[in-house]
Amino acid sequence: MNRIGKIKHNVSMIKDQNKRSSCPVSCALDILGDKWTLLVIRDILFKDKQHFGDFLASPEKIASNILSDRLKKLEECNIISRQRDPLNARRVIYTLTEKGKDLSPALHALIHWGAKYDPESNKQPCSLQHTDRMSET
Amino acid sequence: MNRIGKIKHNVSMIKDQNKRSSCPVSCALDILGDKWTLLVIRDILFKDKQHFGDFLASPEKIASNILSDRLKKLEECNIISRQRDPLNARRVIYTLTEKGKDLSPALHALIHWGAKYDPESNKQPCSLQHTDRMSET
DNA sequence: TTATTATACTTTCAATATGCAACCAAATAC
DNA sequence: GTATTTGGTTGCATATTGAAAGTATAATAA
Repeated sequence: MNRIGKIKHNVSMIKDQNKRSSCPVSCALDILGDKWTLLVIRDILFKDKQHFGDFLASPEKIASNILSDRLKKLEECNIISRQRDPLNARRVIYTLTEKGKDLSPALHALIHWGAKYDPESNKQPCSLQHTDRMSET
Repeated sequence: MNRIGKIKHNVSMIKDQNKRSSCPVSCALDILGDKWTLLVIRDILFKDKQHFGDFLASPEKIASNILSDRLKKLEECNIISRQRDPLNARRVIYTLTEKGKDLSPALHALIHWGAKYDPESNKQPCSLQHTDRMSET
C-alpha cells in the first residue's frame, strides 16, 4: 500500500460516517454488502477456518488482495479479531467477535434461502467439510 | 440498450452457470451480494414500494442506471415480477415473487443485527414510514 | 550457517462496475 | 397541440475487482 493509500485507510478508520442512511438494513449492507465478506464469515463460522491461507483455499477462489482488504475492514468494524499464533509467529489467527458471531442467524437465513431456490446448490454451506455447527445457531 | 447490450443480456439470461461454487451462501451472494439489491427488496417488502420512482426516492439514493440493472437481474432470477399498471400504462409495477418474499427472514436477521450494532441506526428499516409489516414473518 | 519453505500479505495493471448528469420516449394531463 | 409524468438509457469519469507476480519475515532442513 502506498502513502496515499495508507493515509486514506487511516482516515477511513477514524471517521466512518459515510453511511448511506440510518436504516439498519442499509447500515448492515454498508459493511456486508459485497460478494466476499459474508463468505469469509461463513468460513470462520461454519468451517472453523482461521488462517489467511484457509480463506484463500475456499472453492470460490477469492483473490489475496481482496481477502486482505476484507479482513482489514472486518477488523476495523470489530467483526473479527486478528492475533498472531503464539505457537507459530508466521501465522495469524482470525476469529469472530460477538458482533461477528451474531451474524449467524443472517447466514442461516441465507443458507436456507440459497438451498431452497438453487437446485444445484448443496444443502449445507460448502458441504460443511470440516465441522458441522449448523445446529448450534 | 444497444444491440451488443441486448445480446449480452440475453446470453446471461439463457446460461447463468457462472456460480462461484455450489455452497448455498455463495449461490445467494451471487445474486444478492452487493450494496443495492437487498435495499430494493427491503423497499418492496417493508415499505410497500412498487414503482421505479419509489426506489429512486429512497434515502440511500440509488442511481437510475444501477436501479434499472438490479431490477432487470432480479426479474431474471425470478425474485421480482414486472408488469405494466393497467390503469396507467406509463407505470410499471414491481412485486415480489414467492422466492422474493422468502427473503424476509434474511432481511429481518439483517435488520436485527444492524439495529443491535449500529448505535446511530433506527431500529426499523428506514423508520418504516409507510407500513409496518415487521410482525408478519 | 545457509538455503528452502511457509505464511501473510502488497503491488501492478487490465477489466469491470459504479456514480453522476444529461438525455430520451411513450403515455397522460392540460 | 404542449407540458408533465414515468421509466428508463447513454456517456464518461472514477472506483473496485481480479489475476499474476513480487515481497517480508519466521520456521525448518541441509
